[in-house]
Amino acid sequence: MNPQQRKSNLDLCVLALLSKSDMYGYELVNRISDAVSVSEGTIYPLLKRIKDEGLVTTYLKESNEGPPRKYYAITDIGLRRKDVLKNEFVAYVKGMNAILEGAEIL
Amino acid sequence: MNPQQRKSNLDLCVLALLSKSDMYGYELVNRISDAVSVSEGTIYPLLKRIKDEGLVTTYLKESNEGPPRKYYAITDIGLRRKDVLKNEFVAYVKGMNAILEGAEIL
DNA sequence: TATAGTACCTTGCATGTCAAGATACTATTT
DNA sequence: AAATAGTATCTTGACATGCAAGGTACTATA
Repeated sequence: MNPQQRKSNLDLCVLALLSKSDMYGYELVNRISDAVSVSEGTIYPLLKRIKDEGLVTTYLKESNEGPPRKYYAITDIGLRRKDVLKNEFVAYVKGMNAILEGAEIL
Repeated sequence: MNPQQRKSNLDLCVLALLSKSDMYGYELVNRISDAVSVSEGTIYPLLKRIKDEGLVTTYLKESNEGPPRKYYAITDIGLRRKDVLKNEFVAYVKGMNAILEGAEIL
């Protein structure tokens, strides 16, 4: 996996979660970091970037537990990108498996 | 996956291949890049690093098709590291799957 | 009033990866 | 004989990523 692939995986995480429902940044950080450790300093710039790319839109919503939340909603472009990234991720894992099994079986 | 994780994946590729048989650098580059694109500028420094860490040893062998080849052989420490990295990789993929499936099922 | 939790974001640092180039040997073509 | 292409090693410079840490600000609790 090149650094691009790693970045793509995080993009994929965010887009996959947003394809289920709108979420705000802090929520995305917590959801993703449960599964594949990641920090705020990574996700917030990522969110800004994919918004600039048109993969998501945003809207503000007040909260009674703290400051207003910035919700992210996935766009059609974002949905298509999600599918592409998912295919790339699957291909990457297959490639890794080929090497891991090849090392044991061959 | 953090940058460390990505690095770990390449370490895992190299160690997994070397656990099957000794190989030289150029050969490793070609074998790995068939599955998960990577370049010489990445692998050669990686090989130097894991040698410094004691995960592999090296020996030179002449070739009748070009310059001498530097072969890499995995050590016991390298074999143990390979198992650790493999477990981490499996955990990472499971985490990604949880997010991908969660996004569809929940 | 002070601490802790929620929620946003930016900055600086360390690291990883690649493209490109340098070196050098062998084989093939011109 | 000279030039090209393939094999094989390694280094350098530029760029991107991701994190830790810090900054801001709101709410609730002690």
